[in-house]
Amino acid sequence: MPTPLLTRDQLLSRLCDTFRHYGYEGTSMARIAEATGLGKASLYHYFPEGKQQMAASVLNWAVQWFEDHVFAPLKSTHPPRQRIVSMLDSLSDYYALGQCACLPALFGMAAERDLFADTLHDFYQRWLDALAQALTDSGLARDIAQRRAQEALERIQGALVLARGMQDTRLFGDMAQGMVDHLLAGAGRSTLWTTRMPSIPARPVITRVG
Amino acid sequence: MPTPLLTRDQLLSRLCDTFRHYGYEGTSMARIAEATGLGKASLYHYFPEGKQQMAASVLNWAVQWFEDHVFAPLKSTHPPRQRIVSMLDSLSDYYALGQCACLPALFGMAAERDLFADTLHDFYQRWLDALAQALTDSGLARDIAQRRAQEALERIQGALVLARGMQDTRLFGDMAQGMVDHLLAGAGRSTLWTTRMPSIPARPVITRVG
DNA sequence: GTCTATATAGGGATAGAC
DNA sequence: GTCTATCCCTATATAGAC
Repeated sequence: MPTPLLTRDQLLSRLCDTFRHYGYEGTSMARIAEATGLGKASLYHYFPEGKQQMAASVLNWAVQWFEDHVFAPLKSTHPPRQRIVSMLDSLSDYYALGQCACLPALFGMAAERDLFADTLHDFYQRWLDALAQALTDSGLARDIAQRRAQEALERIQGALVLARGMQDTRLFGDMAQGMVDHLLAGAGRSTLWTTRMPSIPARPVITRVG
Repeated sequence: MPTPLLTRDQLLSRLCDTFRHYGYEGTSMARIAEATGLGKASLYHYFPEGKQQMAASVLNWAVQWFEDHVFAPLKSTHPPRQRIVSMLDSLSDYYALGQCACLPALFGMAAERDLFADTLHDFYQRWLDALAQALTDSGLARDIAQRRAQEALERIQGALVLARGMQDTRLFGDMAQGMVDHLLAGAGRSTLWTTRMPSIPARPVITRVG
């Protein structure tokens, strides 16, 4: 029994890169074999159910990454501003400042998107909930927090679409730039977070900062 | 010579539906044949260069639709508020309130996206320019107008991504709901628009035929 | 302008040796 | 666990009759 050429994490990482570059339908077994350096038959050893299973595994792997690097920080007990900065830092890494696609967004647009529907729904919902949590903890009213969380996700996903369409890498950074202040506008001063509870409601302001 | 079964517009319309549903890679000649009721050979009569030419034609056709129903209203001499409402109405139609994908966004994510790069860049740039024009005409400073136009496009495209991912048709409408007031916040009262001329004349635009 | 039939390549997936 | 060789199907595209 020859020794494995790749660890499971290495394998998933290369699979992820390939799917993010070519999309679900655009990723062929030949491209995966090339990207991993494995023969097709070896890939079926790891994923007996083939391409669908590879995509599902890669999506779960990516979702777990978000859970660890985006959602968990948002739900931590650090000051809300710091949590949101942490989210944006992680996103800048994951998307390489807009150069790389969002795997969930890509799979949500695929012809075979039904395969991923449940996973994607939960993914976005957990993201929204985690961000809204950070915002309510900052002192914003719950409905304001939810609306702003929704807007933020829209702008993040939209910036990725536009960055691709316009082939402009500055676009994602520009979006992230003003995001923190916009999200926290009107909230209690976040530097006081660690010294008081988030019970103080903020003025319900809908200001969107340019 | 048998009579054509479809006009060119009917053909393009059905091609467009198919590409928007399955994406570029997910759309096969078999699916197109089924959607149009034509045999594959007939399709090659209209598009000798095959699937790539069909996609390019459909994209140009869609871009022209935006030119007529979105960009032109934004650049008209009506009051700015009315122009933006007109844009959002047209978008709600085109995206069926979020149920249908944006063809340019879809093609921008495709594995073969290089085929469409120039067209897509121009498309988004003209959209941004047209919206920023309406906003400067409302009395907003040019840099504010450009930033808000950018944000609006991000939210529109992002709402489409999220609507798909969460399978929630309310999402697009909610986004469009507060868009007008948000875009025009702090602008001169738009009801005065018809009594004065725009301070900056619209620039000539390179139109692309469908 | 449409069709049936077909050519050729590439898709996903498998068998079986090592 | 990896490989080579191969299976079958679908993909795009074409030929030629009507």
